[in-house]
Amino acid sequence: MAGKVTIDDVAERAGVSIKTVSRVVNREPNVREKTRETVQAAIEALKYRPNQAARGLAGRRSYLMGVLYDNPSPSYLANLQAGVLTACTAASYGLALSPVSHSAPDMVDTVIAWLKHTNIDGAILTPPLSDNIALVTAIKALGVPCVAVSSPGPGSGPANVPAVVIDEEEAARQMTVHLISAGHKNIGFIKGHPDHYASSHRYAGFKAAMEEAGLVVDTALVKQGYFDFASGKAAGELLLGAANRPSAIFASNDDMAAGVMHVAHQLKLEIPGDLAVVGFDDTPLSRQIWPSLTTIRQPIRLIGERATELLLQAISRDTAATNPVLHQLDFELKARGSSATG
Amino acid sequence: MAGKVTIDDVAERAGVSIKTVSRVVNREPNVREKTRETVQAAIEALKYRPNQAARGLAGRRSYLMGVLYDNPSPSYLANLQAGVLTACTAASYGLALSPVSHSAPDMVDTVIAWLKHTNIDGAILTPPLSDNIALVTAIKALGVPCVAVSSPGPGSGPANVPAVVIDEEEAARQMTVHLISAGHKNIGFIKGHPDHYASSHRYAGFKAAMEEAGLVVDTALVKQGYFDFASGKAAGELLLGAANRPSAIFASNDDMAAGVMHVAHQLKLEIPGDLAVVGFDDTPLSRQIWPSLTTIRQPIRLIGERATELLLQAISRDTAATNPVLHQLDFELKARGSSATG
DNA sequence: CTGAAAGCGCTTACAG
DNA sequence: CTGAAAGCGCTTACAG
Repeated sequence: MAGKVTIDDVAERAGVSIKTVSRVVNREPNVREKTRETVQAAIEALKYRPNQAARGLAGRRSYLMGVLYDNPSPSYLANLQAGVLTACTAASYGLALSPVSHSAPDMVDTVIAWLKHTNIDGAILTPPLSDNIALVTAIKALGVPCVAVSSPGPGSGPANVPAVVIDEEEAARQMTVHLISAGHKNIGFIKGHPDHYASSHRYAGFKAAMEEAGLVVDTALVKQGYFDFASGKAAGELLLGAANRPSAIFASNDDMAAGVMHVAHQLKLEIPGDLAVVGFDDTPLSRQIWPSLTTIRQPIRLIGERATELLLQAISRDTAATNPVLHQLDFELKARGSSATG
Repeated sequence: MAGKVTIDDVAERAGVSIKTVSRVVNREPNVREKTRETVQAAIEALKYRPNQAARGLAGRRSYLMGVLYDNPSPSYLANLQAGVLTACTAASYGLALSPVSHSAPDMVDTVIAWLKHTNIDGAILTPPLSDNIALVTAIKALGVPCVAVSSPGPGSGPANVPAVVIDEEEAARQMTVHLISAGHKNIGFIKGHPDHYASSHRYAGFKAAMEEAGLVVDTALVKQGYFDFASGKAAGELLLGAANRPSAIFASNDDMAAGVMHVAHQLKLEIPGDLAVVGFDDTPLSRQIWPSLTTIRQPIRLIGERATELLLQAISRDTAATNPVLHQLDFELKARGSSATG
């Protein structure tokens, strides 16, 4: 049933050895241009597709890219995955998914065992796994190339890996400026999960904008959240029940912003009239909630694609140690109803 | 770096041939209990894990389960995938994802080519792909076992495959009864995408409940939607702008219900006071929107797990033709604020 | 109930 | 620039 065209068929038709076909398929050097064309023609005529199992067995690798994640939002996962899949498919690579419980006591061992057993060629780490020094260090020690899709923490220890990200701090700064420009001075802030470096970057951006505008950050209006709806709601209750009620709240992601809006609705506060709310991530929710939420769009899909391409390069160069470069992509501030001015 | 323990190591330690180890690993019959135990002990002591590439090459299969989808909601995909992954991992199977554009002219050929090339052992079809007769027929002709995760259409043609589902019609019936019990008589309905069989089942359930209650279905209050936010919004505008404005609207999924709520908010209609709104799917959105949305919860994750197990059984029995049985799982009506009575 | 042989379709390491 | 040989780690098909 399955495609039965093998490398031998191609070799025979092209009048060369299978080794030459292999060279052409793998884009190896040292093949005469004329020969390459003949082989390529045979491949196309026969619709040859190399058998991944045979490649993997002989080549001692899996032709698999691994994506490690810990309970991300569904849309984050779906978008990232779509980008990774695009790049993998283009390179005849497969995708292996690995849900990881970040807080499990033997998490690092479990991941390493999985990496060994599946023989993954490269790993993409999502937050907060990418922010876990012990994990990243162990993966690097294993010799598996990896890329983070989140902003790195301070310093540059052994856990530094290349990262594909947006400038989280700058994005948060611009969002805060957006609120300040609309006349808000008393702005509440809900921090993200402390295990994510992104949380501190976003908070830093908020503080920077406030200071630039000569406004004081009232720490009573800064609450700790955990990137989920419930924590946003809890923080919203604290902020909106306070004596010094803010006129705007910047939640570090959309789910928490939705929690704040929930509370505001319960308190019969008009959004944005009585309270402006902004988030971060541009999840589908942000467009469907009422009023629609002002937020920051990250090109998650593109991030997944780029991260995969970096890994593919590292693999082909056989450079287990990819350079810990920061690849920054553009973000976009989406101004919507929840912070409308006028 | 990677695990280097091979079947030969296990055979040597257990004092048997590699064939016997193979039998134990694959749970084949004809192994003395005592022998099986010895081998099992050696496997555990050595932490042996069979090499998938070698298995696949020698066995002429991929040990891969395929999931085909066409732009589903992120949470649907994430949940289904989580369930499939659970079952796959337990069986030492991998998961291969295939995004398919349902409306592409050469869609069937593309899917078949992918199935051949990847040598997928079994396929899980999500709607609306599972509702596409040409596609299902072609996959069956290829000899690849497949399972649908959506309710089948009427009749039982050649395109019938086993399905793991909830009783969509009954769920919609109960939801309608829920509205009727709250005193609603003038109920609007927004149909789902016509390419999904689920749409007609949900509509049928709505009509059945209305008839049982002796209420007439005003076809002017039945609008065509496409399962997305925008179409829900458009339908909402039509329904709420009509002379005979309904007091409740049943949208065939949550995204469309969110669209209706958006319109209601714009028109300053109170929910549920002026208008009750209910949806279907229990997406994260339904819990985070204001007011929270009454909806039907489908156990998507469990559906994915069951579907995979069915496929695994079909594969091990070497029964390409799984029986077209309907496996029904329980749904749950989640009554929330958007239809609160009192 | 158990095993020896052949081979799956490639890549590696080497030779020329 | 090209190829012949060996072997990756399993399963198949067969023999006993």
